[in-house]
Amino acid sequence: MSNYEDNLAIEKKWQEIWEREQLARVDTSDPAVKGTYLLVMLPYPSGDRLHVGHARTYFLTDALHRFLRQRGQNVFCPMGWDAFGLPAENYAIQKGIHPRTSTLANIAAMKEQFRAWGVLYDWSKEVTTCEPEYYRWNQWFFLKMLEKGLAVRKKASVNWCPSCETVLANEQAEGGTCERCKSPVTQRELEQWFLKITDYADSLLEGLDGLEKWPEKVRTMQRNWIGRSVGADLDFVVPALGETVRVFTTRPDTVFGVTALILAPEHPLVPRLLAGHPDRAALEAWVRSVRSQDRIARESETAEKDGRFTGFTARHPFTGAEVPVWIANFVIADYGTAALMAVPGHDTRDHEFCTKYGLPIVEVVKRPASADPAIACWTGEGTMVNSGPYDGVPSAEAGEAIALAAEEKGLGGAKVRFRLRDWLISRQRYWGTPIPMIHCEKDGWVPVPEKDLPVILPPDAPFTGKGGNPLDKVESFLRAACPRCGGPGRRETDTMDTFVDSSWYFIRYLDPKNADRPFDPSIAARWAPVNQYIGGIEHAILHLLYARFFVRVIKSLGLVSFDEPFAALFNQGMITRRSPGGRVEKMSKSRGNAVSLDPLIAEKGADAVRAYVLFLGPPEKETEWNDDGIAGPERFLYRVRGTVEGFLSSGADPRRDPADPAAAAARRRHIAVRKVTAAFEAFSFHTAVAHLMEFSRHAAELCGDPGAEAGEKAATLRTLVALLHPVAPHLSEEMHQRLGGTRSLLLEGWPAFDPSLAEEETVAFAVQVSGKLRGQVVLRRDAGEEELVRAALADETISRWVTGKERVKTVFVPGRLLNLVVR
RNA sequence: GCCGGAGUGGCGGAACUGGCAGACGCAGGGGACUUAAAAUCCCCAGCCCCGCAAGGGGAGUGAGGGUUCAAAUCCCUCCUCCGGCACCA
Repeated sequence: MSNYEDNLAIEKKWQEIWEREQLARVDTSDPAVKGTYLLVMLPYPSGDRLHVGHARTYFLTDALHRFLRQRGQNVFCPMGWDAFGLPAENYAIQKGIHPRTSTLANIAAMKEQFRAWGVLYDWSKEVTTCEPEYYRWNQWFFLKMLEKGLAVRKKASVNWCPSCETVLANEQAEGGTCERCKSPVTQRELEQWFLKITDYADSLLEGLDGLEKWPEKVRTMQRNWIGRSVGADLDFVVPALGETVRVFTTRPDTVFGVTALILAPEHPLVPRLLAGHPDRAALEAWVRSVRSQDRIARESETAEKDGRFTGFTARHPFTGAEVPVWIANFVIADYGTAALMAVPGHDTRDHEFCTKYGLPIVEVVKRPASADPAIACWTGEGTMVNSGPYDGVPSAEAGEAIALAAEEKGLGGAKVRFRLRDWLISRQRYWGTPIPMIHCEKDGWVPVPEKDLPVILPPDAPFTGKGGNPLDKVESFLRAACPRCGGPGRRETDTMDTFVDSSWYFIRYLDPKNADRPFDPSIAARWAPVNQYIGGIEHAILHLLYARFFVRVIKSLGLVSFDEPFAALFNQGMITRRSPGGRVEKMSKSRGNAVSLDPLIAEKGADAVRAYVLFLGPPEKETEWNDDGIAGPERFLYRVRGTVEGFLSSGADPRRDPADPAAAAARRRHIAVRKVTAAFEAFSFHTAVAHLMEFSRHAAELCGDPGAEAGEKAATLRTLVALLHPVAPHLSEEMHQRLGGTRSLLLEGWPAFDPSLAEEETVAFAVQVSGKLRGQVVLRRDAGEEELVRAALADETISRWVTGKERVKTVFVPGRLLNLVVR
């Protein structure tokens, strides 16, 4: 009846029809057209073949896309390419192939894959971020941020590989060694461009409360990442230098317990503190060694606390006592003020440090009587002691009073600080958006005028992997006249972090060819924000946070009127599979457990693979791939096809309507529509497939029954193929056509159901005796309590549990259950 | 350590708002078709006990306790696994 070649021919046929008829195309520029914006995270065009672990997002999104279209919604679902990035550049270094060449080839290959999967996008809105038409607007946004003081240049410590002579992203320096050459990573101070995302810290935090259609998990992760802390700034004067060291503390109440002041090795005062020290050379060497340590290793909680006394003391802002000034490795340079007050009595880290170096420990918060006296360092609240005027006051109250007192003395005051750091966008890389700045000896950093955008990435650059950024060696790019004075200038060769590209691409999709502006605000007003965003949890923090920041900036430029880019977010779970080692792990090429997609599709067809991937399990959870499991969905699709073909070969008219709209078989049909619809609405694709399988069994049985009514048979099959479309689009279209359909199912409308018919007429009521199931009684759905009790007692297997006992209570749940409680 | 999430048959998983645990599949067993196999179709099937059988009974959703007529679902304590963050003053 059917074979794989035939399946593939059918799939190819419909892929061509969808493409030719441009069924996914939306005219976003037409003010009369409205709809739903469905977005899937744009992929990086990698050279590796995609495996089934990757495909889940796209199948999921496509099923939803088709479902919404069938329900009559005008869905905008675009696709594009996150085309800049390190892998292409590394490939150029290894193979000598230009990043642009490999990237464009990868894009073409992936596009071909998407086509073969039968996923539907509005390709007329395609965006490729490595094209000047796109990245010129990255540059434009950068200039706007510069004007607003949101793009700034400042020093930062970065991961540096001395062998590759390049900076590394944190994830490329994991474990303290370079991902590529395995040599130890050091830290370097470099002048870098930053975007001041911290200016929006409060807004980004508060905005999370309104994102009710985001997973709670992601919102929590972002909250922790932003890390708002309420406390106080306090000033300690170092009299010998005439300088003030400001510290931030979340526990101003413990200020009377301070026994040391500790600075990060990066603290600006450190050079002066060490300048006159008798052991200066050794101390400076120590500071250098700490600073060059890998940040991840240094900031790990398990790292040994290491410090040095500077020989200086600072004056306590409240007691006036002399407090020793130390430098220590565990004080983080870019959090707070890079300095802290050590309260060893009430902070475990300070306790560890002060114990190690023999510094005094003072108790200033009396723990409540209920607290465990064995705990050496009480970090909770309590009553103040040894704190002068604050003795006897509850610690929380004392904290506020002390912050206020500090403010009155001009020595600090209440303060809110964030863990969130500014976004470092400079990359010493070729394959990215050039930062549109020119350095002039006379005028310093001067922005490239808007009219001169885009600053084009020069096509030829030497990819040696040595000597840092290839752009540094492209003379024609480097040399540029200062836009201000016309004198000789040197172009910035750093390029932008690729997260810039993905921070606003979803708005560009709406108006991708606009040459005058990043997008037309009136189009954005109609279509943005995105109604439903789908992607991996791995982007829970950075990408989503940066995009939320960008949209706030874009709003401040008056181009959009909303704050949040993504109204609803869905994160699909990973697909796992047993590795050669026997462990169940995330599917990936490097773990050796990937199932490649293209051969599987070539063998089973895209529909079967789609149906199986959707059937695997709840889409938001991780789920295990089983190589044999695909047989189930395959048989299911085969059965659907066989049933339709069998029906047609009998010569029956597929367009007929049922003779009896309320017949038992019609009820089965209405029930199926109700269940499948509800499952799709709930993103429960796996149960939708399960319901479809059940319905297909019913359809096969009905059509195989010569006595069954032909109109109902036809209606059942028409319904089945329509409901099947989001799961198996090719087969459903083909069957729909053979059943007399004249246009795509995408245009035909979703089957309706009559609620009054979408229930079985009779119900098998569960009958319990004292909570234990003792039997079932089949009655009408709307049977009452008395009727059910009578029927239950008439049933011998049930009644023998009741006779001779006293009935103390009867619980009746309409349409479901009866519980006779006896004693 | 902190913050999320999860633990249900041999396996993936289902179960509305507390109301018949195991839907739908995989793997398994039996049968039909076939010279045979594959494919396909039909039937059986979570576990333990009693019974030749029809059938009957029991325990059971990570462990222990609780609330309730009724708990996978709610509450308490604990264990395990996965993900994220991790010296943030």
